[in-house]
Amino acid sequence: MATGRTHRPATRSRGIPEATVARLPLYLRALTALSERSVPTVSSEELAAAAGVNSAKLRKDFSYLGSYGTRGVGYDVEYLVYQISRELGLTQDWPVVIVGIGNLGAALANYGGFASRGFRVAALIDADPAMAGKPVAGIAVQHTDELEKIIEDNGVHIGVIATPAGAAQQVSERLIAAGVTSILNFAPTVLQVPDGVDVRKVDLSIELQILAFHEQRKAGEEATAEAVVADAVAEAAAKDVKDTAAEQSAEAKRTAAAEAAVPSAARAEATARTESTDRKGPDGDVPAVMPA
Amino acid sequence: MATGRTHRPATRSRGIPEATVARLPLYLRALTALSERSVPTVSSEELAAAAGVNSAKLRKDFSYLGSYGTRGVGYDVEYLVYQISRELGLTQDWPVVIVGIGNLGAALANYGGFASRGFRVAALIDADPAMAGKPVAGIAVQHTDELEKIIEDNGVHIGVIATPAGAAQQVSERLIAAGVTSILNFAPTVLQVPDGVDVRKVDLSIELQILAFHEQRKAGEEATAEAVVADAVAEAAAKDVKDTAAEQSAEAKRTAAAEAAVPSAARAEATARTESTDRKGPDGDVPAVMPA
DNA sequence: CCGTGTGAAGCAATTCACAGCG
DNA sequence: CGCTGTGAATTGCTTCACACGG
Repeated sequence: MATGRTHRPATRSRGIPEATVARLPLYLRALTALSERSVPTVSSEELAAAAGVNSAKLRKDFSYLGSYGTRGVGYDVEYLVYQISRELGLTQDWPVVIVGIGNLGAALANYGGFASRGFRVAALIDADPAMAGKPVAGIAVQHTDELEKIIEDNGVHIGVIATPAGAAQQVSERLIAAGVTSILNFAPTVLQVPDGVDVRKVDLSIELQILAFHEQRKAGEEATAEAVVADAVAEAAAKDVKDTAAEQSAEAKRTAAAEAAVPSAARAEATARTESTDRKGPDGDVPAVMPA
Repeated sequence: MATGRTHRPATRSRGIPEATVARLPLYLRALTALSERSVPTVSSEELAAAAGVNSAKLRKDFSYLGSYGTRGVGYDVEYLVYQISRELGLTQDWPVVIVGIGNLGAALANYGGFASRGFRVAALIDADPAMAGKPVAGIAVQHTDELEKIIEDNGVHIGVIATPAGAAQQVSERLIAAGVTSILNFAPTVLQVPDGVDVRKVDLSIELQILAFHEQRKAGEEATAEAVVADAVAEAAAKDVKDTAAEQSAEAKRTAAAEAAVPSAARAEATARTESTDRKGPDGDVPAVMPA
């Protein structure tokens, strides 16, 4: 999942839990699909199945919004669509800017899911002068120099950052200074922002890493004796390295660990892996995009 | 954040909390940056700041992996990089396939962050015959017909779905049947998968909707009297509609709510919004991509 | 009688605060 | 003395189970 940042601690009485807020768009999507099929009502059970959650959770979530269902019947689809849209603030128009029009930025600009939810791409911004004026998704790309003016003229409060990691912090500062208070960050960096500014981040490689973790577990369950042994050796070697940490240079240590950890046949591959991890370019994992 | 699906309930003793797993890649990124700057050690305080979390949480997280720090000193950067990489399973090579080579799929194929973390794009797959053979990010796109063969020949366990929503479920079934057990889903649909298969989803428009929710709250705080009144009216109108729900058609109801909700000046805009929400195309929010 | 709405119980994650070790 | 590692306290989320109302 993309990850988020906690907001203020539920300002007052009508505080909807963050976890619930994160699921509302899911319900909305399921409801919209039902609405298109002209389904008049749904039970919590049905809707929950469509949204991929369990029904108790769904009912609890809706209870924070109010009593919008009918006992013995279920929920009125159209009515719920309206209520959730309103709660999410989708009954108004949100102009957004996308900064960094590389592969990813362009994909985002072309993404139909924004427009259909009340998000209007007000401008595309890139630091590359060669990009300026080029149309992407039917909108002419503008140069970073115009950033402040664009934000202010369009009353933009939400910005999307799809620049390389190195540019992201600076871009966020300019966005915020110009009036943006919510940022969706695709650059693989932690943004430092003042209080009152919300940042949500989406990091593609983080999601894959989490999957790899679970995948590894699965593999471990049907582990061959060999693999188990290899792992035990690695563990032991690792401990060893740690124990002597004080006397060795960091570099030597890591190498020693990698070498000791992987016996015979597996060695070549594991070593290669370790090296390529090290070789990663500076701030290298950029989702795409423009030269800062 | 992108959202995930819970896994099995911590199979045995060494169960690392899911929340911790989700942060490990973050720590790894911060540590890699330090490593590149040849920083030998970090304190939990420093590393936490770099990763954007608080230090108590970080220490607790690391405590699940083992005692890898040195009291009074901090953590050895290289050593921790190695331990976390190993825990995440990044010391091995993970071939992945990307299905759906539209704007988003192409952006993912070009994304440098995968390769640098041990993920190797083994194949790009698209249903459009016209795409077959075309090189994207230096790899020739293959046709969906080849899907099973590709998965099996390359021993792929992780698949990325970047198709339109309508194609996603079917693609996931084929991937799973061929041996994939972890899926990163960019299509705006809930995938139905058997036990033992992990799905993580990234939905761009969901992230924006969550931001919009908070953004709306911020606006509400500096609310003008007018806005507050308008909202109260909307609330009352909504209740009213609900009360008479039984006698009205769903469609009439929603319209009534929208009309009653928004007095005078604000009306035009709000009505427009409601309409456009309704007008959304069927399965319309596709991140990009190939015709199924 | 069926499905919502919700207190209460159960879990999981976060934060606190400090003992213990280098 | 400083910083890690961790029990204990706390907060927040999920799940259970059933009373209540249409």
